[in-house]
Amino acid sequence: MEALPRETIVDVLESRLREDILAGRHPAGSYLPPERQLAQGYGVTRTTLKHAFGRLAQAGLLETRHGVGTRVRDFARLGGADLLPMLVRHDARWVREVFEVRRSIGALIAERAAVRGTVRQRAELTALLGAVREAASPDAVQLADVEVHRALARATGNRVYVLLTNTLFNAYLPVRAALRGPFTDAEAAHRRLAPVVEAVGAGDCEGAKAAADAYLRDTERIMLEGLS
Amino acid sequence: MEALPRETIVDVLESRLREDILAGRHPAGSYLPPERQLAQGYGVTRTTLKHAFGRLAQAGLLETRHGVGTRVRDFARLGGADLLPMLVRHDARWVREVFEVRRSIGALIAERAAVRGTVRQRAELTALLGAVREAASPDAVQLADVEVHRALARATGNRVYVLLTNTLFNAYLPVRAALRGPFTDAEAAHRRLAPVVEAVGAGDCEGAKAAADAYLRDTERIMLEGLS
DNA sequence: AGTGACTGAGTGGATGAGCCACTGAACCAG
DNA sequence: CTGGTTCAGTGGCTCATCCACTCAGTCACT
Repeated sequence: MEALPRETIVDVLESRLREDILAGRHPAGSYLPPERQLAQGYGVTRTTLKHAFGRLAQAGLLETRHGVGTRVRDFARLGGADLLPMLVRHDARWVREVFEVRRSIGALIAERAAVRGTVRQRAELTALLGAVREAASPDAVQLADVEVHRALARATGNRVYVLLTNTLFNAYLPVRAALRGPFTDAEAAHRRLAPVVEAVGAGDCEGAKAAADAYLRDTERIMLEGLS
Repeated sequence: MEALPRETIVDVLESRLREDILAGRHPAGSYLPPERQLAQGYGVTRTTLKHAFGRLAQAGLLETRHGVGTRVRDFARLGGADLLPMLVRHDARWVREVFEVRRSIGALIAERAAVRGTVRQRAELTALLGAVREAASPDAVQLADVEVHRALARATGNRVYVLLTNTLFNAYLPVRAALRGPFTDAEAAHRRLAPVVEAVGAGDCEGAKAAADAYLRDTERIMLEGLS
C-alpha cells in the first residue's frame, strides 16, 4: 500500500499562507504583518510560523529580511518551475499550459533519446513499456506510464531533462486522479505508447519525435475531454 | 548597488548539510542521525537544525517522518529542476547540460513567441534589446540579456515557459561571474541577439527558431571557452 | 503456534519565554 | 545640511519542555 499522509500544523499553516498569497490576498511586493502578530492571528507559535515561512521562502514565494520584515515575492515574474505543483493545485487552468510545454519537450526528449540512448537504456524502455500493459489498475497504468517517460529522459544522457521531466510530473501527479482517462484501458495505453519506444529503440530520431508528439497529443486530448 | 548578503546560521547549516548530501556523505535512502544528535554535532539547537531541515525537505532533498527519522531522498532520480542551482554550484559539469537544454528550449520559445507574441510584447522586446546595447558594464549587459529572454518567454503566452526559463536562469545566474565572456562587449552582444528579436518581431517562426539556436550556440561557445 | 493488546524507547512535532542582531526613522549636535 | 546617536520594531536564534508518532519487543490469551 501507500505510505503517507501526515498533516502537521506546519503543513496546514503553509498551505493556508500559500493560498492567501496565490489568491492575491497578500499582493506581490507587499509586506506581511510582523511574525509575532501573524502567529497570534493564526493561533500558532512564532516558531511554528517561522517553519512555514522557511518553506515558502525556499519555494520562492517569500523573502525575509532581518530587521525589516517578510515580503511577498513577485513569483509570477521571477518564480521557477518548482512553483508549478502549487500553482496547478490552486488553479486548474495551468494544466493546459503544462501540457503544451510537456508536448514540446517530450518530443525533444524522444528525439535525443533516439540519438543517444544506450543499448541498456533501450532494453529498460522496452521492459517498462511491458509493465504498462501488465499493470493491474488504471492508477498503476498511469504510474507505469510515468516511469517510461522518466526512462526516456534518462536515455537522453542529459540529466537536466530528467529534472525537467520530474518537475512537470510533480505538477501533474498531485491532480492525476482527475486525469485518468487515457489509462483506464492498459492495452490501449500500451498501444499508444509503443510507437515511441520502438522508434527510440530503432534510433529513428525523426520518427521518435513524431511518435512522441502524437502520443502526447492523443493523451492530452483524452485527459482534457474527461476534464471538460 | 546590490542588496544582499546576510548569512544566518541556518543558511550556513543548510549549505553544509546540502554539501554533505550532494557529495554523497549521506547516501540516498539512508537515514540521517537523530535531530538531537546531529544538532549537537553541528553545535546548534535542534530548533535551528529543524529550520535547515525544513528548507532541504522543501527542496526535495530530505524526507522526514514523525517518529521514524529523516531520510535522504533519491533526488537524482526523483528531484525537480529547482535542484539545479545547488547542483550547478556543487559541480560545474552541470553547466554544460544546462546549456544544451537551454538551447533546445530557447529555440522552442523563440518559435512560439514569433507565432503568438502580441504587438505590445514585440515592442517590449525591441526596447529590452536596446537596453542591452546601452548597458554600462558587462554585468549589466548580462542582466539585460536575461531580461530579453524573460520577455521572449512571456511572449509565448504560456506561463510555464516563463517558469522554466526562470529555473534555468536560477541555475546559471549564481555562477554567472565565471561566464561573462559574451557580455564584455555590449555592441557585440546586441549584434548577436538582434536577429532573434527581429525574427520574432516579424512573426517569422522558422527564422526565429534558427536565430535563437544560432544565438544560444554562439553564446554557449564563448562562455565555455572562457571556462576552458 | 498464533493472535492481538500493551508497553517503552527512540524519534520528530510544537510550544513559549527570552535574548540577540539588524534596520530605519527620528532626533540631535556640529 | 551633514553625520552621528538613539530607540522602537522587526526577524534570528536558543533553550527547556512537553506532545505525538512509530516500531519492536513482550506477554497474556486463544
